[in-house]
Amino acid sequence: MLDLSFVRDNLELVKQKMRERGLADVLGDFEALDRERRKLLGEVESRRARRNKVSDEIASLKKRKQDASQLIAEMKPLSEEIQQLDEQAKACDERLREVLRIVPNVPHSSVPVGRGAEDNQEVRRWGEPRQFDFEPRAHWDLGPALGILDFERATKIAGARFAVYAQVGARLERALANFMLDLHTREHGYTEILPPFIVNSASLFGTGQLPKFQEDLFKLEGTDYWLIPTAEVPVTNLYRDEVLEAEKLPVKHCAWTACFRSEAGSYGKDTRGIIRQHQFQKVELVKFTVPETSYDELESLTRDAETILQRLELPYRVVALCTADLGFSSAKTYDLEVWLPAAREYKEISSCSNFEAFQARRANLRFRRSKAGKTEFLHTLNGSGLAIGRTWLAIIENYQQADGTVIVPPALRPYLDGLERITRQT
RNA sequence: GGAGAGGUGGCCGAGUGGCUUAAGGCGGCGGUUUGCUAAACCGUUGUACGGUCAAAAGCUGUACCCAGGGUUCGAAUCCCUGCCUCUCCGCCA
Repeated sequence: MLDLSFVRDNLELVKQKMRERGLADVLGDFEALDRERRKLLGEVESRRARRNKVSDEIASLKKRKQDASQLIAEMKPLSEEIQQLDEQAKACDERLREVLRIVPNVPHSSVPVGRGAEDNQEVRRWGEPRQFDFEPRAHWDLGPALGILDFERATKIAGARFAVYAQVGARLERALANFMLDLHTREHGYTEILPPFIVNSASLFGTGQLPKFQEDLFKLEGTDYWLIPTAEVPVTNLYRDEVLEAEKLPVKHCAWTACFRSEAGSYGKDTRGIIRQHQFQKVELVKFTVPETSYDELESLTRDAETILQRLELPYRVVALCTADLGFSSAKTYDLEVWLPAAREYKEISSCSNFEAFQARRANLRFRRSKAGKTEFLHTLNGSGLAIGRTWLAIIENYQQADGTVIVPPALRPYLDGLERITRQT
């Protein structure tokens, strides 16, 4: 959420930035609502001031056992007026807040201006896509052939966009989670969190999924509980309504969770394989920082995520999302895209974002520079480190051999009892 | 699921309709005393949204005692609804 007075004082800038996102009208009648709200506030507050004053007079008259009935009679219509004006002011305030709740973050000045995904800018590449002397197969062929991935039974027990991992396939998923968590906790200084996979709507509002993106989520019927679409939600909300001490920042957490997404509106997209599932696992990196370091922290968070791909020796590139492709809450985002040889393309495997104070304002995440100082909103960042299902399939595809077996990347072997090659499971 | 007890400032905790602009304490900040530290003593204390101002400071107004309604000239206080926490019982990995 943007700051009300920031929007008021920088209206043209905000409008321009929204146009760059491709959202010309998102501010609606902000100006008129803001003016109206301030007018009503003034009217209701001056009447309240009068009521408070006269109430004191009534009290002192009564204390002296004098008659206050005339003043009380005078106050009755004033109270009704206050109630009416207050209702108008509240309605106006609510409409203004509704506008603010659906206005996305202002893109950082370094974000490339663009009209769609084609305007995203490649920042760097790492690794050379392997040259195959045979036609590389997609994971949805290799996985079932190896007996480590089963779509048919997943469809039976749940439905489309689910998968069953079997035997060494299941173990590979678990190994990847441990490998990622160990790396980030031991070498990158993140402390591990295992949060609830179910959250309330206040948490989803805090990170920006609600109220606008309800249809992307699974809700538990008859409750205020939702399945998390990413660990970003519970972990960012850990310190909601708290004041952190500046010297403790940055706070860096990593968390492994399952993630659940309804994928409404993506029918027909990535329908084969495990690229786009209703349930997947992810290790998430989350940072809480002071405002002046958040862009440095975005660079290092992105590099922390890249390290996973480098250790697994998977070729990838880093892409800076343009204004049109930027997520709702984000001020700047780098996507990591891993090379998929069967499709011959780079595919998103991580998204690293700086939200500046956008989520902090929604979730009331504050810090204090000194014990006597004022509280300020901190900055939040997060990134996948990495999406485990997509890492799994990237390994299967990039390390496949002509005979259909898969070499295990050396960095992962300690997590699989030294296993060097995935062969057909029986 | 059943029974009960609660929710007050950064924290603890008083407060049964108007001398409460929320007592008192802790903590924080400033000061006095002190060779230093500690102690003692004195003062001070939150958030949000408005107004004033070129702006800041300052001044000023309103709101905030879990949330939302209601009663009343006036609500932390009385009434209703909801949420949350704790204790005990039941069920349960």
